[in-house]
Amino acid sequence: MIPDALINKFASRDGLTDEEKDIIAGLVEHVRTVPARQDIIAQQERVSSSTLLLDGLAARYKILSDGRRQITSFHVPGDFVDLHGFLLHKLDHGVLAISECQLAVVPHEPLTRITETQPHLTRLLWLDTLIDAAVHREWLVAMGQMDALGHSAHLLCEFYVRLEQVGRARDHTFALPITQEELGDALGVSSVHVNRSIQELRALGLITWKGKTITIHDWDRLVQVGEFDPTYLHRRNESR
Amino acid sequence: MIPDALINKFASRDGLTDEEKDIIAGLVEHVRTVPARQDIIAQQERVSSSTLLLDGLAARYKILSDGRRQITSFHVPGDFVDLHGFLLHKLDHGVLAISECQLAVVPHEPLTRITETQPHLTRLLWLDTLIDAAVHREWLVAMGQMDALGHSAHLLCEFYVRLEQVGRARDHTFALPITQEELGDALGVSSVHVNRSIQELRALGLITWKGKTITIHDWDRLVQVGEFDPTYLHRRNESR
DNA sequence: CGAGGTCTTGAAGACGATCAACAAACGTGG
DNA sequence: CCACGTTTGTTGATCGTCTTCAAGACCTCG
Repeated sequence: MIPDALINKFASRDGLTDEEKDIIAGLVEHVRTVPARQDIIAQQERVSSSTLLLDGLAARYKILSDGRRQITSFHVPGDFVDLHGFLLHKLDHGVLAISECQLAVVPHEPLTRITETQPHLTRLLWLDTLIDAAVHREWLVAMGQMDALGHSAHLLCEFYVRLEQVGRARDHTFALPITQEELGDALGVSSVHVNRSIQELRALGLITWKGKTITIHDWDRLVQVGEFDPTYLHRRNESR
Repeated sequence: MIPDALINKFASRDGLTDEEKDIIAGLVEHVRTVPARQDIIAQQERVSSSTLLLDGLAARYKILSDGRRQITSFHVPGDFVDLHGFLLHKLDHGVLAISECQLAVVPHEPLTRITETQPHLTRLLWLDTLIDAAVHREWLVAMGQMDALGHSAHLLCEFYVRLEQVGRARDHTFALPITQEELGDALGVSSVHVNRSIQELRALGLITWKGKTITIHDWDRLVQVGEFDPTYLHRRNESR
């Protein structure tokens, strides 16, 4: 099981030697499948391996005492859903399979070995978690300063760019197997209000969303409504 | 100039050898002072050194096209305000001195050298950025699911724990040289509404806030109002 | 084809924004 | 050390976005 999406993503941020590619491919201990709507990792769980998403859509979430849920990030193929667990040891959140997920299990021992012997690869793994944090910051901005319409537009732009980066989107069309309820938990608004925002995006002629398929009809205006600037995804290829 | 707060913070998360402490102390190239309300790093700036806060209060922020500002994190002495710049190269935000700040400049070359020769220290630096991201996630939860009262309470709890960790708070009292305007930009609400939330915390007898000094009178209830669980700050000492 | 989940719509109400005016605190220069 | 101007904090009133509750339509999958 070769984690292509991850290798390509890393290679797009910096060069990767064949040896490094082999090392990454060799990290995968085994593959497991988690059905939709089921926990990949439970909240507060101690972890001794990290999880690479090979296929499907996953989300990190946190539940408050009154049952309210906040989704703090989404993950697409090629993303580690819990690489931070390598050093934190205990996650401060749960991880959920939004659709059925194929997951590669990467034990922490070989990751430690990489930090001992592969400084460049270490920096690329570190970088991956830094981009994760950059996405969190962008969500904070959207959550704090934008209304539901803009925030929705922003999230759709982000989904498109990230999915396109790993070959899961093209021609401004992609599959997003998510409910409006889940979207609301990510945007911090009720599902009813998500519904109204999506309708408005439709009415403005910016998107169609039928079943699990989204098509963006007017990328420029969607970017404008969502004030989307992809700089925070740090896609530039640079020596790291 | 020995960056005590950083060394102590790292040591509290895992053991540090004397050699490692020396290496950290040796990272500081020079110290600079930035007056209150001035940029430490401008938005979109390319960076070739990272900045360690020795004294003062700093914040990361992002400005939207219409001038609205979102503060995405606060930094207390012992925090790197932009360690992520080491691998990202270009920050996706600006950094502001809230009060006058003493800053240690840490060039990126010695950091690269650490990643080549000091795997354990590398992991501790990485860990620092991971905790940063954990704080972002917690803010997302507070922003998305709590009202202004709870969110304010949460932030005050976080400030207390983080300041206490570096010896800048004790007996439930600490200095917070910040305006309600700035607080509003962090909480994602207007300064008027921050004012009303603070007043309510006062009326509930949970805090006093006079000038720049905050005293928490009822820690347990403040924790409850803010649903504050410090797990996300990962203060446990563990082998990393 | 039926059942449960998801989407959609309407109506009432809460939380927070905005605008505006004034009070208090701060700092700067005289 | 005081006077004065500016920034910050406080309060009230009105308005808008989003929530909640509820009911019905649609759709997907066994």
